Amino acid sequence: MLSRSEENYLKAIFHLRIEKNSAVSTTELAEHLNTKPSSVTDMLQRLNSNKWVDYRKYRGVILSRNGEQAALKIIRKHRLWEVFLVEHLNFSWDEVHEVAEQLEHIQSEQLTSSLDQFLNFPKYDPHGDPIPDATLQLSRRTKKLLSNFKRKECGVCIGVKDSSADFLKVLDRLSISLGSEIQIIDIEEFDQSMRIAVDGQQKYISTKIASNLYLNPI
Amino acid sequence: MLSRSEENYLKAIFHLRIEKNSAVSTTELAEHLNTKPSSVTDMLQRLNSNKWVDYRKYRGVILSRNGEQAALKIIRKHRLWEVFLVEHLNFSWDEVHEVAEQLEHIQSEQLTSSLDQFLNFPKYDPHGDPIPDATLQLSRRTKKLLSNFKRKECGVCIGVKDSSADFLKVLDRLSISLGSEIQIIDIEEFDQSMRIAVDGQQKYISTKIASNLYLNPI
DNA sequence: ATCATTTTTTAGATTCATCTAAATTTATAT
DNA sequence: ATATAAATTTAGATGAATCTAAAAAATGAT
Ligand SMILES: [Mn+2]
Ligand SMILES: [Mn+2]
Ligand SMILES: [Mn+2]
Ligand SMILES: [Mn+2]
Repeated sequence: MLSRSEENYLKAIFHLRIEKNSAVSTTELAEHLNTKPSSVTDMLQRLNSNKWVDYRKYRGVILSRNGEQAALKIIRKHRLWEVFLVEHLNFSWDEVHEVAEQLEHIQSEQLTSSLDQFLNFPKYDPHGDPIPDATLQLSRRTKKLLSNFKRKECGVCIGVKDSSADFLKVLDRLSISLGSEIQIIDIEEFDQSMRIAVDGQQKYISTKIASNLYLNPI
Repeated sequence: MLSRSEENYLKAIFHLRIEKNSAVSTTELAEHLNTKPSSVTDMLQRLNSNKWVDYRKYRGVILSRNGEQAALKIIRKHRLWEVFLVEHLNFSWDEVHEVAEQLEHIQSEQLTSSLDQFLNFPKYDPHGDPIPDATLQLSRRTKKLLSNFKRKECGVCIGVKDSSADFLKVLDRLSISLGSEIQIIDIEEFDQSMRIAVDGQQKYISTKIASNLYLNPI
């Protein structure tokens, strides 16, 4: 059975791999996990010898089939718990992550599946990220960063790239949440900042904000 | 902050101390925690130096004020989660303990208090054990083992002494659950086995069963 | 192709939680 | 009171997960 630490490594490799699409490097992992490269090397050697990852000295690491399944199970639990916290325990979307980091390690198939049922088999978590179903399949949908939209284009907010509490609170202040309908009114040539309409209300937003918001184009 | 292992020790000392009412011995703890006496000694020395317990070489251990509060927090979480599992996720009372053993270690005041609220501030868990409230107070009620009842006496089932899955399943088969009204019809002199009426239905039960069932006398 | 820089790995140490085996203390039985 | 047994502690070892410092490999710039 995987230790908590091993689970965290697998999850980290999964996430970093998606962003990049090449093997994940020791340093990247170390930064993501707030640890030292030497510790990462150690752990990767262990995970490799237990066949959870495919790791080549100096060349980086990718998940094995088993490792990917394990990572998906953890992500499934993480996101289901986030839904539970928001929908039933009145957490806001910027408060759930830390607790879910703990809850994702609870080992009980029965718990995961009854929670899933209790929540009515949600497909997305409070940040718009897809929840692997019981067979670990992820649903996909077209999403485009707001920063890649052109003037006059329109979309529905369906996710965030940065899901840090800080960024989520900025969105709260702007009354932007999942489901908000956003239209680009104008783009400032100089700095690419945008004037947009959020459910009819006009707002100004920076490029940094725009490049962390996913929309589903209408 | 307490490690998971330290939390388990504190909880074990709390439970064993209640049963006995004298200091808890190294061997008892080792048996309860499925570990070796030498490991227990090690841990007790650490807990002692951090003031969680009062431990005297060869003389056993009791919880300090802090240690007791810490234990109560863990027990509070354990029992709240058990209520959640039974009332909302369709677990039966013999299935909850193992998962609650994991959930009790989740660290989040906010989680504990919103869960408490979500469950409507329950006072007892699915096994009839009292749940410490937000100020860590336990509610008390008079309970007497069925084995100490006399013929013709009556009571309502409010708890179990042995809450192992095996025993709980026996009760299920006898249709005995929390709230069942039980009257002693007859006691066999020879072996103290009993004929009782459970909500009107007559059953025979052994002394072993009778001595693990708590009733609130009517 | 060579050298300097960056990245990664190895070597060796540390802390926690556990173990076994040996030593010590306490309890008990005559 | 002594001796035997039982309980407990100490000593020394191990594995997981981490660290720092040093060595080795890869990168990339001239
Ligand atoms: Mn999260
Ligand atoms: Mn999320
Ligand atoms: Mn329990
Ligand atoms: Mn219980």
